[in-house]
Amino acid sequence: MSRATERAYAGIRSMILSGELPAGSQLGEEVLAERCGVSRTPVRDALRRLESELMVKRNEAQRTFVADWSLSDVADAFELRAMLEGHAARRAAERIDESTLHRLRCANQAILRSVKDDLPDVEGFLEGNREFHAIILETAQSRRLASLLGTLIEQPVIWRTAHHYGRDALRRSHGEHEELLAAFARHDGAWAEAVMAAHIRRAFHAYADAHHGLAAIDGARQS
Amino acid sequence: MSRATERAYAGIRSMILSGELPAGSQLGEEVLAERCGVSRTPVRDALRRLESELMVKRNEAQRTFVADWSLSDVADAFELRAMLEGHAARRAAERIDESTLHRLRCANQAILRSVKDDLPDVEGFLEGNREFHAIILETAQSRRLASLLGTLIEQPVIWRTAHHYGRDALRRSHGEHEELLAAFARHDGAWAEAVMAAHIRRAFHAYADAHHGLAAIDGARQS
DNA sequence: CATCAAGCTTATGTATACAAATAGTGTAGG
DNA sequence: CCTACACTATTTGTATACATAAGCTTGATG
Repeated sequence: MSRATERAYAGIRSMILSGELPAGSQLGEEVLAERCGVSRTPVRDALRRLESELMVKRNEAQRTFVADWSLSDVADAFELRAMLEGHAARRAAERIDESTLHRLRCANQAILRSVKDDLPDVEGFLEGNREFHAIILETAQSRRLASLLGTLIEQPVIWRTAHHYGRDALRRSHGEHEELLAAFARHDGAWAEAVMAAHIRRAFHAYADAHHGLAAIDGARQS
Repeated sequence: MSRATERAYAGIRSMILSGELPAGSQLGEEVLAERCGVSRTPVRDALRRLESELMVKRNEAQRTFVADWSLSDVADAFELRAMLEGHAARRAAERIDESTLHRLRCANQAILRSVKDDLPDVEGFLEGNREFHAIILETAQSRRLASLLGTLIEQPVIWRTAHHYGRDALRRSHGEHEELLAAFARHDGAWAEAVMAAHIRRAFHAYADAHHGLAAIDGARQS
């Protein structure tokens, strides 16, 4: 993505994430263009992308608004991500070679370094985690799968979950990655898929606990 | 989508499908704009959409080209579609009510009318089929799932498969829909998911047989 | 007083001109 | 003759002006 479009995308995105643009508020192209210091053209491109990522939604008259994320929406996203990343893990386990396995081990060791202190380095964890999952997706060798997952894992609400993890939860995440590595080393696709699905479902419940309390979860699961 | 953008999208799409723009050929915005009778702006929008649908691809320098569909790409798309539509069928079975069930039965009866003659009405079959699957997706009640599947089922290469079906294959497709209806009537999500996955995997093999002959299939499955 | 319509305001869609970047080509130097 | 560099031509990115459509306000009429 080119300079102005990137700037508009990052700007709008951060305005949404920081709460500066609250859920449901209308996004006028002109206003956003001025606030981002670019013209409407790159703003339109950025909004198209944010729309495909479901960060914003459009009404029937083509007006755009900040999307509101109910718990069931988040549950939805995690459920799909568990299915698709599980599938990716299966394909990766069936295709992985020694050098890729080594890269994954290195990535997970970097994660371990981020969480071994009493005060964990959450940003470092996120970066390592992102790389770990990216390597798996790349190894799965499916452009379409990568394309579909791309719109899901870019959801900030999903990644920011880690900020609410405790040190133990971060270490458990590292441990689950170790189990994934074992499945990869044995080229056991079914094992890898199951571990990955469990890994992501655990992440959802960590999110739900942190954001909505235990009471709300069962309600969302039924909806 | 508005008038000019729609026109550009439909125009480029049909040029690709008809073979007028062969796989791998470069798509200059200016040329397309002239051929579609619109300016570059809506052409750019259309290309963005076609890119997200993987109908065209961009190189590192932002040049766009008609995507080339290898058999393994198609296998990929069908595999993901089997997984996601299977999931949709499961969710639909758990949520469906009587009136929606009735709508599905009507849609499948329309399909039956299209295929009961010796010379089947393929366009009518396609329309009924599209409606049948759309109702299921709607009943699954997951905006994200609908969004993900949207980019897959719009793939023309997938739908045009039916043009190569014989009368028997079209009737078998109708029969598989009937089995899905039985699973829906009993709210058996696992059954519905299995039937849908089988339904779509059969469709892939019908495609592969028609386009590449039996010999090529095993090769693609391994890649 | 309510309701509908007309025009006015605001937002998005489209076209076009210009800027920036990239690939292709030709020439000069080794 | 091959390579490397520079220039040109082509293509995409960005800004802006104008067109169109949707919503809102205001005023007139039943």
